[in-house]
Amino acid sequence: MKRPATRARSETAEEILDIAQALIQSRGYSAFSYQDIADALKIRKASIHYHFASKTELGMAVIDRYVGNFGRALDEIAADAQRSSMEMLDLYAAPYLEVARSRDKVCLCGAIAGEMLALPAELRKRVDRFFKQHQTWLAEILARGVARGEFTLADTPAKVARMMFGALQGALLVKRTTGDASQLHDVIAVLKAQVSAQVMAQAAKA
Amino acid sequence: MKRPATRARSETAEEILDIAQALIQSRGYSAFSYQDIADALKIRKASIHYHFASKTELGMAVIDRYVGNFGRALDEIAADAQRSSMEMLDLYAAPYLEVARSRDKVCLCGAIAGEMLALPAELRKRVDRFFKQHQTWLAEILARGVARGEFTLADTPAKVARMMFGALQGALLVKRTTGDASQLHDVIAVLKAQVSAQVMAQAAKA
DNA sequence: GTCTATACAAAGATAGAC
DNA sequence: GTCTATCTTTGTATAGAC
Repeated sequence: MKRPATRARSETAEEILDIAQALIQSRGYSAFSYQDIADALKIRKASIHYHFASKTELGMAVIDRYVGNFGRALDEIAADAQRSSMEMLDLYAAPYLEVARSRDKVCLCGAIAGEMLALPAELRKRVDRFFKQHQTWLAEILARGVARGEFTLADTPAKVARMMFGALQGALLVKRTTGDASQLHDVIAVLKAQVSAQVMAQAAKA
Repeated sequence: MKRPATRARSETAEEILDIAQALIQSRGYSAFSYQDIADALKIRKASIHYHFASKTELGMAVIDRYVGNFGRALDEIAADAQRSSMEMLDLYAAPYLEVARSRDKVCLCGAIAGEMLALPAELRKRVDRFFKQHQTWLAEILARGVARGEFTLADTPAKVARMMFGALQGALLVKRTTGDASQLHDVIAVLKAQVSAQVMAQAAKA
């Protein structure tokens, strides 16, 4: 599946999206305001309304861009048939490690999911799409790994994918509060070990 | 460890805590207001300030009660040495399933963790304590299971505990957005299968 | 303990000048 | 495209009557 890049936007609009995304990822959707963006960009609140008429509209644009970028990245990872399935999992986990590096961010969709009920329904649909997209992708990679003899799973690929995705999202959440970056590394290590055919065969013998 | 129950509070104060907790779990901390509570309780905003002078104070009281209740529950589960370690895990997972039943709640601390940066520092400390408490408890149960020959782990008990806790928190987050209750059931099933000595031994042979 | 009344700040949003 | 000015609503919080 080839997805088109979102159409060009003015530079200011793009900067607004950048700041809004960073704010949502670190403070949450309800807690960020046009004023925060105005301060960061050194313009007035009213100017932001020129680019994005309402906060909901801005929120949707942020998610759409985020989901689109991720979708393309996932396509790219899976495209190279030469790669081992474990390498694909590593590439998938990389952005989580990257987010975790910046002290207090979580996944954009994880942040929004946390206050879903207080939010416009349009946002919910987009986050839902993101979650399903990732879980489906992971299930496909896991199934591929099993078929190639790389992985041994304790349950169906779909269920293990659900567990893995939740574990990564949850790890970001916990990591932010405790401030301990090893949370992410540990979780990824365990997830990898648990699907690795070799490790499990050895563990079973012990 | 025996923990004392929190000291008695007026009935109204207790109702305020109930409503505040439900609101935080479903809408998030930033998005709930004294007005919401006043409406639900059919009193005026000002009356709530009599019981809890500030929103921060109310928030702390909600968390303290929540963490205290969980702490006592964990102690109780681990206290009965007759129980298998797998039973203990089942008992641990039960409240997550319960939360997931009510449509749109997540763990109170998960909800607060999602908007941590926008919140007073006192709240952060309490959520941090909650996360560490749970991960420590899980690690102890896992170690017990290994010692008794019930469990086979792919990594150290501490690391597997981190993964499990994150997976449960993340599952609640995802479940709320997708509205699909099987998310929780699937994740718990996989987590159990992955530590079960029997299942893994069989998987390794396949 | 609960009420009315009010203060004060911040939010999202719009109108219209430049 | 950005500004000033303004509107409206909502938020947390306090004072003081009952």
